Amino acid sequence: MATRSTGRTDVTRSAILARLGALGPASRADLARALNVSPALMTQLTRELLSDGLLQELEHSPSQGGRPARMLGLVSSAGRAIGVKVVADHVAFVEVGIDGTVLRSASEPFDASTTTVLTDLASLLRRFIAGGRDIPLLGIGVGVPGSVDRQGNGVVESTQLGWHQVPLGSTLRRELKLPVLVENNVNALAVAERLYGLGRNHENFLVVTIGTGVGAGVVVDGVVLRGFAGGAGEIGHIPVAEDGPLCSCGNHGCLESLVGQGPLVEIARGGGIISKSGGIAALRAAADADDDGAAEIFSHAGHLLGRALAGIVHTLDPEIVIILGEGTASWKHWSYGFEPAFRSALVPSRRGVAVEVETWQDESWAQGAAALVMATPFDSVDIAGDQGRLVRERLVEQSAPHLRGAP
Amino acid sequence: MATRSTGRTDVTRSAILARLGALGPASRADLARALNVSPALMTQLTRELLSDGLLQELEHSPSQGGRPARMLGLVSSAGRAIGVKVVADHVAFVEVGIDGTVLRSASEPFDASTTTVLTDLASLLRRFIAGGRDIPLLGIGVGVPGSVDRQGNGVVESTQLGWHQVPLGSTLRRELKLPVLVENNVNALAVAERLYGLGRNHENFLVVTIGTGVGAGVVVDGVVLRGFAGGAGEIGHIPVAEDGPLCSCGNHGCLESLVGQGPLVEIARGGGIISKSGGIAALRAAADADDDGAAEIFSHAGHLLGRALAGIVHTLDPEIVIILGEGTASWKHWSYGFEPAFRSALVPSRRGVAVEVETWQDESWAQGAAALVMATPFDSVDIAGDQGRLVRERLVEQSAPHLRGAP
DNA sequence: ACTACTTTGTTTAGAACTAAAATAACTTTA
DNA sequence: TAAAGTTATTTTAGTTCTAAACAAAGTAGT
Repeated sequence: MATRSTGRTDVTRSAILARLGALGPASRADLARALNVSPALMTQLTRELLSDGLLQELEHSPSQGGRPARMLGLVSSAGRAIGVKVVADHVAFVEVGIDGTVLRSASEPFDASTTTVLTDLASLLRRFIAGGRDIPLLGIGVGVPGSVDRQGNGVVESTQLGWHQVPLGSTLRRELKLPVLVENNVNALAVAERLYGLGRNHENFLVVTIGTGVGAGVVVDGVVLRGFAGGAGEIGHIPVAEDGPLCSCGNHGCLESLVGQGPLVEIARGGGIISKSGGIAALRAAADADDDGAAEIFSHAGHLLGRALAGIVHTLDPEIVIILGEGTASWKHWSYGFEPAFRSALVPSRRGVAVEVETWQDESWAQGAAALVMATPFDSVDIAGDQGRLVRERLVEQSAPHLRGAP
Repeated sequence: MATRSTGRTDVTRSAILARLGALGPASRADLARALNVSPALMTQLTRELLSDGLLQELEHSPSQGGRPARMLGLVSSAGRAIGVKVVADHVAFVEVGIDGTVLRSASEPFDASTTTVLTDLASLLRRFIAGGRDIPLLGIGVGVPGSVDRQGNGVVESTQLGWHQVPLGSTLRRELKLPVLVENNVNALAVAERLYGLGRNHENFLVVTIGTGVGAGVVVDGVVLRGFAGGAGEIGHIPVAEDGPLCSCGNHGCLESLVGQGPLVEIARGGGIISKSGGIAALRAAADADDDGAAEIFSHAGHLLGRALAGIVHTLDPEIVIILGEGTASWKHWSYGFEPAFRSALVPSRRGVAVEVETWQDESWAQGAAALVMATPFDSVDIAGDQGRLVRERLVEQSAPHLRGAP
C-alpha cells in the first residue's frame, strides 16, 4: 500500500528534464515546488544535470520581489523519440524532440493481417530511424487500436487489427534494441494531452475521440486510467440501442455502431444524400452546403454521443472533456445535437463541465504515441515498468557518456 | 508529479497497524513485503510499536522451510472509530474496533432540513460517543448521500438532504474536537470493501448499490476515485430512457428514476400487484410468492441496470463488480433480467467479469463510514489531508502517552 | 542611503531508508 | 547426525532526502 519504488532519484532527475521540455524553462525554486522536493535536493540534482550537459543556465527572470530567479533550460539536443500509429492498412511515424515538437514524419502502407506483421513493422521502423538526426533516441512509442496488457509489456489484443495476444512490445524491443512502449491509441493521446495539451492544467479529464470508432482516455489525478487489463476507455461499445445495428464486436446497438464514420456514411448512402461511392468527406461537404439530411445525420450522432458522455461524466466527474479525432472536422454539425443532449442529461451541478474540441492533424495519433516515451520520466507510478527505466537511463547516460556522480 | 508527502514514516507505521487490523497477525517479513519497505526498517518500526504497547508478539508460525516467523498482532485496545450514516429522516451510528468489528450501534430520528442540523447532529454524536468504552477514539467517519469536496474538508452538496455547500466536516470537528472524515456514502462503502471485504484481493473494482437510489464507488489501483469535485460514481443519473419519468435531479429517464425503490413500488401499485399502501417489502414478498407481475418488475429493473453497468465496465475495466445496498434482498429476482442483459451487452473479452452480491445489513452504511477512519493510515496519497494526519497521530500517541523514539 | 522585507539558492547536520552482511532458527538431504 | 539449504530477523555502513540556518540578490518604504 505504501509505495516506494526504488530509484526515486532517477525519476525525479528526469522529471526535471521532462518538465522543462513540456513547460519550458523554470527556476530551481519553481521545479522544487512543482516536483514536491526540497530546494536543497533541487540544487544538488540540477548541479549534476548541468555538469552532464543536459541543462543550461539561462538569463535571470525579473524579480518577484526578492532575488531574481536563474532560469534553467533544456539542452534541446538531449533526446528525441519516435511515435508510431498502427492501423489495419498503414502505419505512420513521427519523430519528436524532447519538447514534443515534430521533427519528421512519414506514412507507409502496411498490412496488419500478414503472418510477418511484426518483422515488417520492425523493418519499416528501422528505415525511419535511420533517417534521423544524431541525437540520442530515447525510445519508441506505439499506439494501437485495442487493449494492451501493460505499456512496458506490450501484448496487444485488437479486433480491429485482428490481433490476439500479439507480443508487439517484446518483438520490437528485440529487433530494434530500444525501449518500446505500447499503449492503446486513445490512451496515448490522453498522455499527450496531459503533457503538452489542455491536460497540462487539469488533473482529471476525459479525452474522447470520434472517427472510425469512438474511444476515450480517462485521466484521473494526473494519471491515465488503464483498468484491470488495460481495457479502460472502450466507450465505443457502450450499449445504446436495444436492437441497433450489428457492431464489429458482435453485439448490437453499441455507440460506435451508431455514430462511427462507417455507419454514418451508410445511412447517408441509403438516404441518397451522397453517392454510393461517397465517403465521410462527401457527407461533410453536403452538411457544409446546408443539406438538411446530412446535417441531421451529424446532429443525431451528436445527440447520441452527448447522452452517452453525460453518463460517463456522471461516473467519473472530470473537470473537462476534450474531443479529438478525425471526426472533429465535422464537429460544427455534431454540436447541434450534442450540446442540448449532453447538457440536458447532466445533473444541474455538473451542467457546466467544459467541452473543448481541439484541432486535429493527420499525425496527431503518432504524436500521441511519441508522448508515451516523453511521459515515462514523469511516471513515478512506473506504469512503463522496465522500459520506463531504460528510457530514463538513455536520457541521462546517452547524453552524458562521462562518469556520473563523481565527487 | 513525483510525489513525496512528508512524514512517510507515520504513514508506514500506521499502515502496519491498519494492515494487522484488517488482515490479522503477520510476521515482520510479511509486513515488509506487503508494505514494500526493507526488512531492516520493519524491524525498527515494529520495535517502536512494540515498546509503545500497540503491538504484541504472538506465537511462532510453523516454519516455511526456514526460521519460523514470529507473528505480530495488534493490541486490540489500541483504538476505535465511529461511523455515521446520515439520511433525510434519521442517522445511524456504529462504533467499530481497530479490526473493523462492530462494537455498538444505534439509530436516531433526525431531520436534515432544519436550520440546526449541524448542532443537532453534534449533540446526537456526543451522546453516542459518551457510551463508548475507554479506548482511544481515533475519529469519526460520516457517510452522506451526495458529493463531498474533500474527505478532510467535508463540505457537502446533496439534493437528497437538501444541503447546499454545508460545512459538515469543519462544524463537527469544532464541536467534537476530533478528526472528522466526510465522504459520499457509496465511496465510504467502497473503502470498507477495500479494507475488509472482497476488495482486499482486488485493486480495480466497482461497488454498486441499489436501494432508494443507485450509486457506484469506483476503486482504481486500490484507491477510491473521487473525480474533480468528489462527484464520481453518480451512476444513478446516467440517462437511460429518452422520455422517462421525472427524476429527483430534475431530468427525465435517469437510471435511478427507473430502477430506484420508489419507482418500482409506484409501478407495482399502479399495476395492482401490491396495495396502494404497500412498500418494497410487499413487492418482494409478491415476487417470492411467484407473482409474475412482481417478478417482471424486478427483472426489468435488472435488465436496465445490466445494460447501464455494461457501459460502465467498458469505460473502467474493473476486475470485479460488487453489488450492495438494501435492494440486494431482492437480487434473486433482479438477476433474471440482469445477467442476460449485462453479459450480452459486454464485448466478448470482457464477458467474464465477476459480479458478486454481498450480504447486506442495516448497519452496513455506518460501518462503511467508520472504515474511512480506519483507512486513513493506508492513505499514502493522503486523500484525507490534515484529518488523516490527526487520525495517525491519535493512533500512535493516544495509546502511547510516553515519549516516542527514545534512545 | 539605510532599513526592512522577499524570494532564490546553498550549506550543513541529521533523519529516514536501503542493501548487504551477519546471525538465528528451523527443514531437508546425504 | 552433520552438512546444506531456507526463511526470518538484526546489525552495519552507507545513500538519499529534508529541515533549518545562511548567503545572495533583489524591491520597497522612509
